[in-house]
Amino acid sequence: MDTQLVQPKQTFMNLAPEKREGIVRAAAAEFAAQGYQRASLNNIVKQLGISKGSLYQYFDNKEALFLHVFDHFTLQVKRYVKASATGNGREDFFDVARQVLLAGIAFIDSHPEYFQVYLKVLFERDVPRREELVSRVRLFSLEYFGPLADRAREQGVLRSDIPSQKVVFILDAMLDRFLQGYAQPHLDGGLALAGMSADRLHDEIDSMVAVLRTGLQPSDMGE
Amino acid sequence: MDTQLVQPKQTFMNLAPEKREGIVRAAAAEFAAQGYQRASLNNIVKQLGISKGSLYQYFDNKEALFLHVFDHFTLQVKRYVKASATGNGREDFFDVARQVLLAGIAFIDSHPEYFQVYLKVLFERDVPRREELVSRVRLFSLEYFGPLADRAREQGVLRSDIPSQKVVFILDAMLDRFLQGYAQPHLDGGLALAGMSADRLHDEIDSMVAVLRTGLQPSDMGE
DNA sequence: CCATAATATGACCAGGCGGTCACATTATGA
DNA sequence: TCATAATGTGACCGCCTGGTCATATTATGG
Repeated sequence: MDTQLVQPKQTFMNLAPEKREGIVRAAAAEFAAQGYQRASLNNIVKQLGISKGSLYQYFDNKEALFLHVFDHFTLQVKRYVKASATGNGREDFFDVARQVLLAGIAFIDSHPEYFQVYLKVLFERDVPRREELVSRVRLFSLEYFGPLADRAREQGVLRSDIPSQKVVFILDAMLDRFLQGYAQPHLDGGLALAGMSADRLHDEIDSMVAVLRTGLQPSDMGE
Repeated sequence: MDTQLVQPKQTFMNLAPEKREGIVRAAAAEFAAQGYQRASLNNIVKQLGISKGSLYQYFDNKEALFLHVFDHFTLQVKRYVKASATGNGREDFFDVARQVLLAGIAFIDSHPEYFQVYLKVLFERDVPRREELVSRVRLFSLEYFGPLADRAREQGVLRSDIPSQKVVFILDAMLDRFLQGYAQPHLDGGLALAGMSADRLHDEIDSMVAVLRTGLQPSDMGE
């Protein structure tokens, strides 16, 4: 989740920032809608009103363009999650989970196409460097929650009969599924997350986190 | 989840059952590997050693072939889940969840390519009649667990402060994610479900269900 | 045995793809 | 101003796709 996956050509970097943004945005929209293999460079250039030759002056090939889009995605995710952390390192474990969930919602709201790209990468074969892309995101989650869970367990706020690895799995599964349900209505299990008001959404999140807390907290702790 | 999505041509029904099976299997493998749009009929006929013209004597077009494959998928899923139900309707809610999870594992073990097709349908746009296909499977889950949760709630084995809809969402999310992690190792959150022995896998399932139970059960019930 | 129906075949079609390149246009700076 | 470098352009290429169809092969039954 650190270094860039690919370097655009110098020509691209010389472009006006708005134009760069427009290109990344249009490419992201196409990859989000079609997935990697079906995405059409012809569509992208048509949408942008530039020629195909120009696109190839900016990026070596389809793969480089795609990886650049993914780079933007990971950068934005990092930004959102970091912004959600209140930072003093002493927060309640489940409060952090709640914060991350809210950050995820905010991210999807402002960059729905990036989240779609991510979902496509998860379930499509033959995406270039797919394993690497997926691990960048998954590892981020594991490395983020893992130490938090370890510490929480040591401090006795997590049941000792469940390994922290499993705690992280459950947390990760729930968060990921909630976000997927938010982004793809047919995965929301009838909760109708998609069109929900912010207040109702926060209620849903709170009660979801409450269930996790009850299930994962030692039984001698009050709710 | 009841009627067939599509009727193959009579010519296909006249074929020897082994040959029919071979065709469905090869098609499922290709759709699983490539998704609907990228799947190549040329590949399928090459794999089968038959001519493309023949395939078009069996099915009207690519869509009809795909829908027939999906029909087989839903049929098999139904079969597995039904076989897992012990049937007397008086089982513990969470035991049923455990049974369904085990049925899912068994299904993936014997038909990994069908599960991949399902995952592809979930995350691909432009799959023919996609909404309908997805709802067939999702509705099956909701309609299966919904009444069970309602009854369990009435009987006081589920917390009354959580609507059964949310219980079903959580259950569904956990089961689905567990099976996805089993089928796609990068979703297993580091649990390494894929290569796991049956015994260890059952332990994982038991402790997963135990967490759900603790989280969703009324607090005045013992563990 | 042979006429007829059923089935199998693969060359072929139009269309879309990623990628190339000779050329047109614009920017640069002496 | 003008030579040169940088950038923009879209017709074109080879390849693959889903789908067609005239023809070859096989099965059927009188």
